[in-house]
Amino acid sequence: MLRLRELIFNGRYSPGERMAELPLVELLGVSRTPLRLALAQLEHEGLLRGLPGGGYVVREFTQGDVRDAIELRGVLEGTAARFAAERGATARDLAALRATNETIGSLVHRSDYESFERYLSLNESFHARMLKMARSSLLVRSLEGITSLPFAGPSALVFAQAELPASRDILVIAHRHHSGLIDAIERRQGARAESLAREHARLALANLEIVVDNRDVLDRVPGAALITLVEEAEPDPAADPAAAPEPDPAADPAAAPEPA
Amino acid sequence: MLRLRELIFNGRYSPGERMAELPLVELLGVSRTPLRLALAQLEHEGLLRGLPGGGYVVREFTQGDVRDAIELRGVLEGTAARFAAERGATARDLAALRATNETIGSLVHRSDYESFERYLSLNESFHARMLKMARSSLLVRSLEGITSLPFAGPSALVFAQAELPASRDILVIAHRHHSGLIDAIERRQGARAESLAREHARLALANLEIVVDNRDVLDRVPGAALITLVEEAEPDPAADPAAAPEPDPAADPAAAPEPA
DNA sequence: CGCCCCTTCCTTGCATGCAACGAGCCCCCC
DNA sequence: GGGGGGCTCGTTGCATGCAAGGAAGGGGCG
Repeated sequence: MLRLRELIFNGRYSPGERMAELPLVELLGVSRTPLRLALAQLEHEGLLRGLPGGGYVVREFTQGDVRDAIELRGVLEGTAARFAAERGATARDLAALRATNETIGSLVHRSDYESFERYLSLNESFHARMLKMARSSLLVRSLEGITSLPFAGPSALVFAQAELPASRDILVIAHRHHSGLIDAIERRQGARAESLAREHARLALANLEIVVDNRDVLDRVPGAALITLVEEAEPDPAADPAAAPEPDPAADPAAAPEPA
Repeated sequence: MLRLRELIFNGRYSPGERMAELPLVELLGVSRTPLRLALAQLEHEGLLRGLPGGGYVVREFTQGDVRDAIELRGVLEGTAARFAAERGATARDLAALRATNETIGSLVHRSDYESFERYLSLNESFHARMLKMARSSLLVRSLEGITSLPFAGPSALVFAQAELPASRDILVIAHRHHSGLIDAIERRQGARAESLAREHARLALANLEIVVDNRDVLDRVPGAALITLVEEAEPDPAADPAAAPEPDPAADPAAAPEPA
């Protein structure tokens, strides 16, 4: 299961490639029954796509998908921040967030690798605690559905900075975002907390740009092999024939006469 | 698979009850292998919860969970509306939305059952088309993760009105929300579209109140058996000992010394 | 020479048998 | 009489055998 995910993340299988069972059986050393279970789970996570006739292929993600995933993470983390603000935070949680962020602040100007690893860990725990403070198990599930994608986690693209210290400013901005989030949650300013968290997630967009412009760095991002750099043809919304086919004519109100 | 979900929705199994495999095998007439697959899928959908030692139990939802699901649906549908506004809508899509909503408007004051069924269908297709207009497959997936819960769909609680015509005003308000959404999307007013969609989803909160106050109606809501009416004890955030246990001491910044 | 049909192999999905883990209970010992 | 240890049964997870569906290739017919 874990090994199978690693296999896909590392680009061992190319997008669109069929994931046949028998080769995986002899590659992973497990039987077909647990393998099928793992494949179904990875399909649910969105890494695989089920074929109509059975079987799975590795799903392909466009650069637009990555941007959407980042925006959606911002939306959901924004909701978490808003919930935390609206529902009230414990003094202990606020203190923990502050302590984490203070340590983060002491790390953003260091450039050794160990400090950066610590930064990643602390950043993860900051976001995890804020999510807990929302006190919504459904929100946790929703966010997991996004962050399970390899490039959508709160720290997935951050380590572009590790390779390119010139853009360390982003870490400074992220640190300030954290401070604003703590303040907004404490003052129960839900709207502010929400928009701050959204903007915070959008920092990953900057990292994405950095990463795609440096192919050597991109190759170190987990799951980068699943992303097609060539953007899919953005259809012109004004004259898009692909949007025309109506799969469900019965639901098309234009074809539905007024009820008797 | 479908039959298994029906079994849970209809309250054939109570929340917390263990879903043993062998009884289900002789009840559904299928073997254990596809049954296990179905159980895993239902766990992913959130209807079942996996036990640490193996096996599954029916998940229990509190009234707060239902409210969270409604709010989250509003958040995600709000994002869909915003995306549709920001990314531009085709004239065809806008016309389809208008046609659907016009028909809806002609139905809200009728009280026969057939009109209500038509209303439900049109409402679903309105929301479905708006979601398509967001042009984000990841958003579709996220929203599916919420609406797969039996009580969280856009029309799940609406039909409380079918039983209680006194509160048909909600349908009038929903119709106006739809009109505002179309207008906002056409004018590319993303923020307005988003907040309108959120408020639109919150109409379900009113339906929820109606439903819980009328137990006989509640029993007709799909999946109602999974909802515990007694609200879980809302812990006082200011003095909550349950939030204290730190599951991951290594990630606790308060215990982490400053890095060397 | 091209197209269609048939056959064959490959792949997936299902059913069943087996082993290992854990819970519950009974018996024995203290 | 109480507690602990061991035994037994029930349950889950895994491996393998079998059947059905589909795709591809080859052969035959038009």
